[in-house]
Amino acid sequence: MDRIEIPRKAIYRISIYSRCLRRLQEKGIETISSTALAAAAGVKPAQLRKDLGYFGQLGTRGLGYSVELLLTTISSVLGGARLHPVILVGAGNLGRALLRYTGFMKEGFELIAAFDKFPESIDTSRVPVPLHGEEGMVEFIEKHQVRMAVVCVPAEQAQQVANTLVEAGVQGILNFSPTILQTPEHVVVTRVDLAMELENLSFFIDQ
Amino acid sequence: MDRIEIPRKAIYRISIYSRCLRRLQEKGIETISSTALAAAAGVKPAQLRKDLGYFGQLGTRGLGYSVELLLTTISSVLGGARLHPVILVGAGNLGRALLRYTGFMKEGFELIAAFDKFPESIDTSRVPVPLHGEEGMVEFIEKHQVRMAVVCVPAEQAQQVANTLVEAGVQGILNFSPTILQTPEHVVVTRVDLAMELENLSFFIDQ
DNA sequence: TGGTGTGAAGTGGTTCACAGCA
DNA sequence: TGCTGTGAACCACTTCACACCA
Repeated sequence: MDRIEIPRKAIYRISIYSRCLRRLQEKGIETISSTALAAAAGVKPAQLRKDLGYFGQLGTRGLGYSVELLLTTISSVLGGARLHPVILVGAGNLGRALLRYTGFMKEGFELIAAFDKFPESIDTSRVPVPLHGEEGMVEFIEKHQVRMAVVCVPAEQAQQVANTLVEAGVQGILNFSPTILQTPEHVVVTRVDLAMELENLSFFIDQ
Repeated sequence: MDRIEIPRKAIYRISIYSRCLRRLQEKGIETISSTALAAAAGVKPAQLRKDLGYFGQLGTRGLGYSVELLLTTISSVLGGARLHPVILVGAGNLGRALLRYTGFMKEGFELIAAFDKFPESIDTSRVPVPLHGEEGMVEFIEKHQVRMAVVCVPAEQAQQVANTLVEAGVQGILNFSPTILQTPEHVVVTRVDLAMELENLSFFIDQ
């Protein structure tokens, strides 16, 4: 299994390259140098070449990379080929916003359902997927082979929800709750904590 | 200026410790060991001690750390003492969600206004701050000495908005647009790209 | 000549392991 | 004895610099 050998940070950057490449392709550009693409992605050229090097030799010396080849290679490696089903748990303010914010599910992911403790009391206008109560969640996950979930429940409930998800077979959690989730080794958790981002930012600005 | 010597990653973790400590304090716990706090925060004990070591010697050997002392030290270092004014630009789906999602502005930050190109056409129900057109933004930033901004405009407009913000004096940008912002050295940009987080996650799950 | 591919050197952050203090 | 504080070893990732090829 060589996928594990590509460092996590590189994968982040490769997602960025992919986005830049798509834009280039729309503009009809067919070939690009590491210098140019690196500038667009906000990284150093050497780093970009190293990152792309994980896929083998894709570029042409003296010329650059084929936008098309790069894109197909990247998306096949990132698994962009098939559509990953994703569910969202917790349809509060933030959760509903994410549901409505279609842009975020663009490439390769399909948000197929949302779950909440009290689905009746929630304003589902402009929410484009079915909203269920949490009772049926496990069954749903198993039936649809859901492997990824977005968690937007309050902090106190996050761990319990995560446990349920993991037990049902979820292997990746995008956690918006301000909590550290304890999960088994094989489950990958990524936190997005808005307050923390701000706090972090504020430390680095001059006053 | 020794603040620059604390690594960015450590600051992230310290925000987490701070949250854990607050919970401990609520429970009336006065003293905690590095092992226990580290477990709560999801890091290794040695790392926690190293992180806290940036502040000098806070703990008591053989005993642990005082929750209270730790909290006050951390919040004074992170600048939690004063309220940082923050503005948000781009009141689309995601932007409005963030505005309504009050929880995210809890400690130390105050979202004082939002700006959008077309403020008239936007549903401002349950949005708790004034929404202005972008014309008055620069003046507003200068007047209120805003140093941090949350950017939720479409990708194509993000760079231009960032330029305006920086020119007006903003030094930290939390960027939700799927773009790499080019900014001067002294401006700190943090990206939150939801699609990318998912993409990243999907790479690390088994199938 | 221009730009990739890559070993080697450098850097930053993490972990270890143990001295030292309550 | 228990737990902090910290130099030193370790590791992962980044950057350099140059060989190599279209």
